[in-house]
Amino acid sequence: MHTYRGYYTSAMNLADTSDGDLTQRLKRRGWRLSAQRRVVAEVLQGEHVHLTAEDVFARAHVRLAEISQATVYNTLRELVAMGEVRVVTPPDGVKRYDPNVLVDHHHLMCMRCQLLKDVHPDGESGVTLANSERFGFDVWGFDIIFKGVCPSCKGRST
Amino acid sequence: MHTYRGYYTSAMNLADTSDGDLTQRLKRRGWRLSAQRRVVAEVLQGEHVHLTAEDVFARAHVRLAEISQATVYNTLRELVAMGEVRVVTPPDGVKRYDPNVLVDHHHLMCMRCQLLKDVHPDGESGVTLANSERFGFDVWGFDIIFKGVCPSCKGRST
DNA sequence: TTATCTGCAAAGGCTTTGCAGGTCG
DNA sequence: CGACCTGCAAAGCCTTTGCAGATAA
Repeated sequence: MHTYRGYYTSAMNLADTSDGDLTQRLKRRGWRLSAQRRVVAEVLQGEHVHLTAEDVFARAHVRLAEISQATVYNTLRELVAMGEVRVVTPPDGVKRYDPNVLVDHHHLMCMRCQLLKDVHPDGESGVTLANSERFGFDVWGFDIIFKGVCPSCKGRST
Repeated sequence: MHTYRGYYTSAMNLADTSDGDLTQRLKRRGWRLSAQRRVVAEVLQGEHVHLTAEDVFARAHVRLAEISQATVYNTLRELVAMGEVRVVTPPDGVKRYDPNVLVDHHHLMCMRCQLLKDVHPDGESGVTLANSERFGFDVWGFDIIFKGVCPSCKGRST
């Protein structure tokens, strides 16, 4: 297991589901809330699409010029380790960070520009794996990624 | 669009569905079949789990000591560009290569050791996205990744 | 106060690329 | 023969880390 730079233990691994406000939840956990961490949390919450670390840094930097990339990366990694943020990795291998861990959902991605959005598909609850298809695994969930082309990309040539 | 090192045009983008043998299909496409490329294709076909580029290189190197990592990476990228191999990117961001493009299927992954297997879920065909959930995208498909823990990892502590 | 966090810059893992030489068809 | 492919080594991206100074509680 990774050390997550030593700041967290795996005991802190269950997201509190009583409140939709990430910053509040972090405070309630007793997370040391520096200006940098608050800004990262705010940026994540303020978006309806899912951002890369670079995106988060860019937006955070506007609000707090002194923030560093390392801190953004470290903070995101810790939020994921705590279970307060979910990571989605598209085929390009660049991680996106999804702050919405309170409501079950899946994703829709533009295969052209990599835009990633939340969706709530129909029929999703009927998806199961037969025992013969489980190969002895303990299966605890699944993610669906819908693939398509977004409105702005439809017009473009490449 | 990427250039795929210039060897392929986007016109060569549809996988031939008439034969399960990758090497045969490549030959039929008129792909210049060097020893290196043949070995990469063979390694992919011979596995029932999906390998990383590093795995492919290791196995290929056993069969053909002179093969280089660069060639493995380039060959894999080209196979993907041709549509003869599919890429799956787990949360760790390390790409896995799936030679089975002829039969629709989804994946089951061990979240501990990252082992990736093919599966054919029940109810999968009922999954759809309502128009209100499409946000103007043209949606052409979806991937499902089942998450779990494999038999060998169940016994371990970490 | 002091354990924890931050910024910087360097390092690390995976993948791509420039180029000179070799090879398939 | 000639277009295409390979290996090597260097470079590129994204992400992590060591460390000294700063800071929340």
